[in-house]
Amino acid sequence: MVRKQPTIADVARLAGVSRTSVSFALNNRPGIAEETKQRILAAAAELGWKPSRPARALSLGKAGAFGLVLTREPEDIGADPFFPAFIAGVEAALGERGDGLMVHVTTPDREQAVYERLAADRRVDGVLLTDLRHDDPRPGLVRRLGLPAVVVGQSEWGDGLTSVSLDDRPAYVAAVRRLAELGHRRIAHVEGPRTFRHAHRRRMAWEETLRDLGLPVGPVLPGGFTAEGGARATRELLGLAEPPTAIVYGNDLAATAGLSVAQELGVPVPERLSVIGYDDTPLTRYTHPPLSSARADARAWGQAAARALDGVLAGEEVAHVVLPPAEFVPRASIGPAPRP
Amino acid sequence: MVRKQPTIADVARLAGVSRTSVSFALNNRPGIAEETKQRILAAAAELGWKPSRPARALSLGKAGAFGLVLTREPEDIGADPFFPAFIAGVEAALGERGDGLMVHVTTPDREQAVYERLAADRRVDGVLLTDLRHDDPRPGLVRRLGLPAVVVGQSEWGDGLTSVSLDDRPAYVAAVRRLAELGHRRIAHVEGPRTFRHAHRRRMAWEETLRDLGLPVGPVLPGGFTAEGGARATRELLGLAEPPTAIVYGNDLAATAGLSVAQELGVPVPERLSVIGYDDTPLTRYTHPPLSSARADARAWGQAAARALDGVLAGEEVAHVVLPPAEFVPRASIGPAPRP
DNA sequence: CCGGTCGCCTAAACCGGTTTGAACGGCCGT
DNA sequence: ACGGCCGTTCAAACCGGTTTAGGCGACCGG
Repeated sequence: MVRKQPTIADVARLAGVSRTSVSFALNNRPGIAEETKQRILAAAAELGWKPSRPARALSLGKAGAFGLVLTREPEDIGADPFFPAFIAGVEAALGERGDGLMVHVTTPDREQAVYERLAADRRVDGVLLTDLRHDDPRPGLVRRLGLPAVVVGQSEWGDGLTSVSLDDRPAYVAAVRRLAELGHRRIAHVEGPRTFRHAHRRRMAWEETLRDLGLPVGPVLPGGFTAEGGARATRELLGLAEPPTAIVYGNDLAATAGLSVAQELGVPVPERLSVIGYDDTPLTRYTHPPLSSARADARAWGQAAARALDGVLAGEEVAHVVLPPAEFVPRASIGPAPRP
Repeated sequence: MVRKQPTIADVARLAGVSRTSVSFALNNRPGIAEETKQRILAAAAELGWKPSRPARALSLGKAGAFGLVLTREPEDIGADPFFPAFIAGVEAALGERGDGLMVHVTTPDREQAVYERLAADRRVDGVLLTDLRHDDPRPGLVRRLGLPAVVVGQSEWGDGLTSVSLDDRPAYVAAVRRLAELGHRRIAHVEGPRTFRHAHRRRMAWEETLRDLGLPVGPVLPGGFTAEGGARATRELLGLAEPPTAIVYGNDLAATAGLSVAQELGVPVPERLSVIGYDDTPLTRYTHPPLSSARADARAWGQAAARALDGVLAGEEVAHVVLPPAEFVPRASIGPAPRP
């Protein structure tokens, strides 16, 4: 069943050299005659030999893998297209070198233990920190644990850790400005979980833009980045004496649910209500009407994060990496403000 | 930055014993006096020592990790709530023992190379095979590679590999039967990618149930498990001279898009069209109208799959594992067939 | 009193790589 | 002819665990 892989000794024997030479040839280091090197590589190819990662890891003191811990509830992660694309990006950066990614899904109460184990296990060389929260214990934790890390988010979140950021605010600013242009004056926000820094950031972008425009800061309701939260918040907003004429949601999931609630209540979109989401999920183009949203390149984010962590591990002083910001994607879910 | 972890030698020194004893104490094997054992464990705790996984892996010849390769396009995976929940389940089974999961996201053309590397690397002890296709090369490949594996899907897909299955057909059978009860006679299907075995299986469940009921086997269109495909198929179906009065989709994403198209075309749901999805995504309860769907416990599936792979690795003759089937979840998107 | 058994513990080998230090032979210049 | 240097190669040590084989003293039965 489990076929025995050849070892470096087998290759050495076949090529008629020492294990040292095989190692040198493989990692092409100087001091091996070209002819010998070819013979060794041929032998390795013939046996189908590739070095054992655990052995290599032990010897080098490097695991050759990064860790990613997802602390959301599984059903919330499921609806979020961010992680698969992000992971694909990480993979793209790591795969070239044959390195890998260990993914852990956990709950908030066990989060710390997971990082501690990751550090003690020495199975990963570093971790990528996503979804930073206010007073997030993780920057301090990884520092205490001596676990190299990169923060996926704004630099000020990381307590001195290198960060890889992709600004989501410009998309919100553009969205709110566009709504203002269209004549909206009562623009509400359905925010994500307060604990998340990016959710707070999105809210602030909305709020500040309204201030800049001299518009009233409309009502804010929690949506929790979930369909249920988005639906509930929308119901509440539309039940107000003076309901908003536009709602900016923290993500597409909440916005899509909001869209349905509006329809259910007989509020036509965009005639009486404009709706904007965030994430540009595959569904947005196919809701009714198509949902305005914001697009960020999660794959590029993952790739950049992995590269940054590489740099940190190489001991370089890695500057904070800033990626092109998220882009507002207007669609038919927004329109001119209704006449009073 | 990277703090040096203590090694077994440090613990041995502090406890005043040999490394052997430390190892024995930790893996609580007989032959260590209780008092000594406690002293060793205390020393280990004091130093915060946990064995290095790479060292352990090398020594034991076991990596202590499983591999999961996702071969879908990232944007397709993103919309699928299956994987996060599945991974959470795997994690639940593995976490107890401190084992981990290596996740790789790849494209079909590189898939084989990824498995080959996984096998050659010896960084995982086995793999979980999901999304099996017709003539899937992977069962043969892992066998050839000597890579232990478990198939997540029906047993007949695995070419003799142990499988962990969760039958999705009962949900389709129940859905179609319910539609028939409601008077529908023209029931269409928007299927997933033909290459996927589970997509084919769903289609067959729909088809066979119609036959059993003596109903005409309605039109089938490809939906590709995507929003775009679902929208296009729906548009086409509703444009037929005799459009179906009900559509059963391969998944929720396609169904949700279909729902929107129907509305856009002025076809009221469920009055003139009943719609059913699959997956029970968080959004289904909050579409307009709420989408009938089918629920499968992906988390339990992941947990069972990990346990089964454990068994295979332990050399047990693991029987095929059969989980409770998916359940039809009726919601307001279905209703009585319209009168002619 | 002696050989055997048992409980407890350890030295040394091993897993499969990488790396250090030194050996070896050929070639050079003097 | 000799010393030094270079290019090539390898033996041995090392990474941090686990495991085997055996040592040692206490206890036991005959």
